[in-house]
Amino acid sequence: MPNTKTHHTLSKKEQVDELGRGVEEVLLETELTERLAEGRPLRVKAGFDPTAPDLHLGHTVLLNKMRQFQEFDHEVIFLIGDFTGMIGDPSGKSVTRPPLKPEEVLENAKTYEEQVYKILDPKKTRLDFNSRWMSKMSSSALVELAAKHTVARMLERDDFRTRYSEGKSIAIHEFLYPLIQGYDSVALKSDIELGGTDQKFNLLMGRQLQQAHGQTPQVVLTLPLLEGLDGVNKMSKSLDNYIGVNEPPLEMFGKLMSISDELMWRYFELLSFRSISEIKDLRLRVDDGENPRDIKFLLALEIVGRFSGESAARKAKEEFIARHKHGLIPDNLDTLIVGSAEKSLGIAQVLREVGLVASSSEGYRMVKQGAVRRNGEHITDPKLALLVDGKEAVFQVGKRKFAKVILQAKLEDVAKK
RNA sequence: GGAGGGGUACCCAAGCGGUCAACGGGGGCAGACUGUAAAUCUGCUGGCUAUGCCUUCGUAGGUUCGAAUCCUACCCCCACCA
Repeated sequence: MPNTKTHHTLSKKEQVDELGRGVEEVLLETELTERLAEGRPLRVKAGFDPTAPDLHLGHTVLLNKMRQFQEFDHEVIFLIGDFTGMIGDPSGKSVTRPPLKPEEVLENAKTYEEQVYKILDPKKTRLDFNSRWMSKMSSSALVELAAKHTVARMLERDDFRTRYSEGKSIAIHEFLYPLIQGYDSVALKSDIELGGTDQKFNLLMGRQLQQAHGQTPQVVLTLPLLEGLDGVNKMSKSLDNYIGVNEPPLEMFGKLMSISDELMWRYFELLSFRSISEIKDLRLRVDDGENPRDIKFLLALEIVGRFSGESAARKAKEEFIARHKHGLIPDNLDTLIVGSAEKSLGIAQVLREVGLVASSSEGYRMVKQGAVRRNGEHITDPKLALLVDGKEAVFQVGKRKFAKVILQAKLEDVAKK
C-alpha cells in the first residue's frame, strides 16, 4: 500500500480538493461546500444494477469516490436497484426484464459485497435495496409520483429525445425508471448522490423530487467513465478492454503495464489512493527523465495489491519482470503431457494440443510468421515433425504464451508392447 | 390496412453464375522497433491427417457441368405511407 497521508491530516481545502478529484461535474459546487461545512456525516448514495455484479476497474472509480467520503466519516449507502432492475435503464434496446427472484438478488448482493469491500469500509457502508420501499408503494402513490413530472421534461433526457425524434418507440414504463431512481433519494433522504456521467439525468431527477417532497435537494457528483485498455473507449466487458477486479494478480499486473503512458496518469487520478500531491511528484519524476515504466510499476503494484494482497502483487511484479526479461522462460510452468500413438507429431498439432493456439491452422500460421520457439530457438518449418521421445521441451508462441511439454507414447500402446 | 429494403466470416461492409475461403475497413494475433508501453511499418486472420482435402455467405429445398450469386417456400430484422 502506498504511504498516503491519512485523510484526517489533510486540511479542509485539501479535503475538498480530494473529493473533487476526478469528478466530472458537481451540481452545485456551492451546495457541496455548504454541506461539508455543516460538519455532520452526510448520507452519500450510489445505485447499482442488481444483475451480474462482475466488477471491473471502471466500476471502481465510483467506489473509490465512495470510499473517500467514508474516509471523511460520511455515511455511504450502497443501493441495489432491484426494483428498478425490472425496468432496466432505458437504452432503447432493452425491454422490460423479468424481475429477479429475491434469492437471486440476495445472491448478487453477496457477490457485490465480496468485491466492493476490498475498497469500501464495511463498517461505514449501508447496503440497501430499493424494493424495500418500492414494492410497498401503492399505485396511487405511484401516480402521484408520476404527476410530479411532465413528458416534456422527460424528453430532455438524451436517449428519450433522440428516440422520440427518430420515431422510435418509447414504452411508458421507461419513464418510470428515472422517477423511481429519483425517488430513492427521497426515500433515503440522501445529501449526496454519486453516479457516472451517463446517469446525470437520473441524478438530477433525484434533486427535483426531493425538492417536491420538501427536502433539501441532494448534491450530485458525476464521475467519468474510465477509459479501457485501449485508452479510447470506455472500459467495458463487451469491448474486451477491461480489467476485472477478480482477475489473477499476474494477469492484472500485465494488463496494467500494457496501458499507454498517457493513460497511466488517468488511472492514477481515478484508481489510485495516492494523494493528489503524491501523484504530482510522480509526474515530476517522469518529467525529470525517470523511466515511465517504473512509475507504472507503482500503479500496478497498488492496484493489484488492493485486490489480491500486497505479497501477491510483489510476486506478480517479480514474475512480470522475470518473464519479460529478454527471452527468459518462466520457471514455474506446469508440465503438460501429450500422448500419441505415432512416432512423431507435427509442430502445429502439438501447439494445438497444449492450447498454445486455437487450431492447427493457426499453429501453421504462427510458425510461418516466426512466432514459435522451442527451448528458446525459433522454429521456421511449419511441417516440422517432433519425435515422441518422452523428453521435455518448452514451447513459446508469441511473447507471452509458454508451455512445458512432454511428448510420450500413449499408455495403452505402451501396455500393448 | 398499403407499398418497400435487407440478412455475407469477430464487427461493419463489398460481391450478384465459374478465376470466391470470398475486395475493403475495424478489431484481433504475429514480426520489426521499444521500456514485451504507446505510436509507426509489415504479415496473418474457416478447419484438417496440409503444395492437397473438407465445410462456410439467414433456414430448407430446386435449377445448372458449376451458385454467396438464379428460382421456390419458410424464419428473422429494418424502415416508409396512413
